[in-house]
Amino acid sequence: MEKVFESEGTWSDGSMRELIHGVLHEESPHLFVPPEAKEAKHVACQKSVIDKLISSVYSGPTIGDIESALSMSYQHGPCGSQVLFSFPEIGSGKMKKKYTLRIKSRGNELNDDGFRWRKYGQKSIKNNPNPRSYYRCTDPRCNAKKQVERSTEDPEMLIITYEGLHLHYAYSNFFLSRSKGNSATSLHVPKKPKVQPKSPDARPPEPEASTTQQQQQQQLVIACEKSPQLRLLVDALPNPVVGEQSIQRELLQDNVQCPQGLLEDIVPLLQPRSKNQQPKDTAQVLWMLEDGGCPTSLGIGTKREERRRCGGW
DNA sequence: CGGATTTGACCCGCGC
DNA sequence: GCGCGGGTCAAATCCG
Repeated sequence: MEKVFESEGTWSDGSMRELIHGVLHEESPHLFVPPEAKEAKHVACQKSVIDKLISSVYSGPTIGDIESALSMSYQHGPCGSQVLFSFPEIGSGKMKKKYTLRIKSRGNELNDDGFRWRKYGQKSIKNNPNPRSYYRCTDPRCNAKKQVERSTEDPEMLIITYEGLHLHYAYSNFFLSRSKGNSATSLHVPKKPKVQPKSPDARPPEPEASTTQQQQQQQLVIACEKSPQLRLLVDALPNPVVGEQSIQRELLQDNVQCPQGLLEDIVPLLQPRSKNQQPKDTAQVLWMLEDGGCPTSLGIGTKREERRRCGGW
């Protein structure tokens, strides 16, 4: 099944404006594939189109915005990886920008952008008969919000305004067998396999990951259980199945080999500053590592919301 | 029963 | 300071 859509994305300050037409495929609900890319033979062409589309539906700043707001480097040392963060003053400026998408969908609502949202309010807006709905990312660590309203001119047109940044990946990025529909905050800890009752029509077992890969994932799960901060980082990382240079794998190795190493060292940087030092919108965690340069998810937390969140860090 | 949604009340920023 | 409009809260309600 396909849903035809067109979207127009705009930063609140007008710094970017794109008009995109495409088709949403049910098989890959988080990936928008325009008709031309569907037919394209050239991967590069397809990738650029997809990148463009992803950037158009991505609920956050562009990589340029991120880079300008976040000074970060990723280095390799004898003891493993180093991730250096610095925290700019985020309370004012770019990180507060909103991104507005205008999506015309011939299907029903095109609300699946790869993240899970919880509606927390609805308000009728002046000069608009259609109410505006307010959504917040279901991830308690995440500060991403969005507003959805129907256009006054075209009832089929959805105006979606994204604000804030995700502190995690979209649910289309699974890691460690994250189950579909489950909270992306939870690492899936593999349980002991059930003894399957033999039946004539029993399917052959699913292909398993290599032993090394399984061991690494197990180790990472254990390490994540010991260190919530590591888990947070891992959660925020891209899918590890990107090759031997997987950052997650490197993090894993580093953490295993150097349990008191840098990941633990950077944790204080990721914790909120003291109340006196904290600007209104202090970044709690900013993370941007993506294979291929696609923007990924960042998070911002306000003091108020920080108070509301359970336990915090 | 727990999580999601609804909805009226409240808060806050902004313009006058 | 006041009123208006947008955004958020939280209790009630719904729903699987």
